[in-house]
Amino acid sequence: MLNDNSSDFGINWGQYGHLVEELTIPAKTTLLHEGDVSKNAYFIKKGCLRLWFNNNGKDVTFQFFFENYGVSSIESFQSGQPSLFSIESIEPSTLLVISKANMDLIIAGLPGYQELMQAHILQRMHHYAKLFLSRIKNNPQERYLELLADSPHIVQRVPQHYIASYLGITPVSLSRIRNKVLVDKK
Amino acid sequence: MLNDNSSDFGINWGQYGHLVEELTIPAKTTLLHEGDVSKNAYFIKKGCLRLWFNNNGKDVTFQFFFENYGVSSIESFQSGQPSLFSIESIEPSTLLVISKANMDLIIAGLPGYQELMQAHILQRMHHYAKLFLSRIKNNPQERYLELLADSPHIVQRVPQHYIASYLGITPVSLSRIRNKVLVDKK
DNA sequence: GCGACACGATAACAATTGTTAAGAAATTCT
DNA sequence: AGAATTTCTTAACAATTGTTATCGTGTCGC
Repeated sequence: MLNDNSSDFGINWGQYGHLVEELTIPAKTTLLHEGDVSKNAYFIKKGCLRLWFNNNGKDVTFQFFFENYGVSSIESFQSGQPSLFSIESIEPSTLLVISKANMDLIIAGLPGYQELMQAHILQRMHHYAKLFLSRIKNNPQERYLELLADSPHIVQRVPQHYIASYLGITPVSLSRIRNKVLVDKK
Repeated sequence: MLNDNSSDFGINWGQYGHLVEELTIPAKTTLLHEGDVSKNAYFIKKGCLRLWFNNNGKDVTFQFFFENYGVSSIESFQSGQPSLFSIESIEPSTLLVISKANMDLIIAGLPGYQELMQAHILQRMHHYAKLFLSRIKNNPQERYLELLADSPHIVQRVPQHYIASYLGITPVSLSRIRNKVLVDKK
């Protein structure tokens, strides 16, 4: 639970702080299983999460989230449909949790919340578009270098096999690319 | 120019029919050059168009349009920013053309037009999401078979090298895949 | 009809990436 | 600290895809 002055979600919770729970989890904890209906939205105080889906037995990671980001299967959360992906912690993490019911209360009473959700959705769409263009325009090595340039924190904090999955290649191939990039630099 | 009873854009033009021009073009005609600002929106009465962009000298086709579809670089058309892609005819085509100025007139006066534009944008976004997931989940052969199953008309009407570009492979590779699929069937 | 051009198949070779396996290095847990 | 687990690298080989080039067919415009 949070005190009334909390502004941890990027907004002032005011009288709604008591509707938000704090949750601490170890690494590799699944917050939402693919196929289940999302009942909570999360905000990362400390740690790191990933979104992934099962593709014929293969783990495909397609987005990472770090501190001060809101994370949810927004489509499932809002529509009650089964989620198309899982949400899992990469590091031990401290999260804020809001249930659907409490979220509805907040949306009804807190000005500016609707806009925050809109922005959240647009952000997700923009991410999809970028991923698609990156796959079309760049080969795996170029995608890796782009990630390194645009999001060095991801490469530093996230285990390599998740990165490989994100880039659409195997961990072995990523290791080779990293080695090649190193050699080329010398 | 159209008579007042035209409903060629999926709506009744009513008094606005005179704002729409008809245009007939041969194959391989560029309607909008990548980098230019889009001044017109098009509707296909007969024929077939493609959207493509230049990626380091390579022609990347990412969407096809046929009869009864509206086509535009909607972002450029609405914002006045340079278009990120070109629009080009594949077959000789007959189009309806609306200028930005006339479009604004229509939007101001015709109820339901705003919604039509919204739907147009959502359609484009949905297409992007599908393309991205297809690249992640399927290899080139699977993507080809999926296209064959979902959109056989595209495979039938569009020259193979555009399809190859759309699938993210070379024409040579597509030819091999087609041959392999044929052999496997026997 | 004829020449120019576009289109598609195929071959040979190169380059990239996947697969499998083994072992080293780092991290986590007790 | 020591064991167990995870993570990363490397190697050898297979499979896929790209590159380049050639050839045959068809189609379009004049």
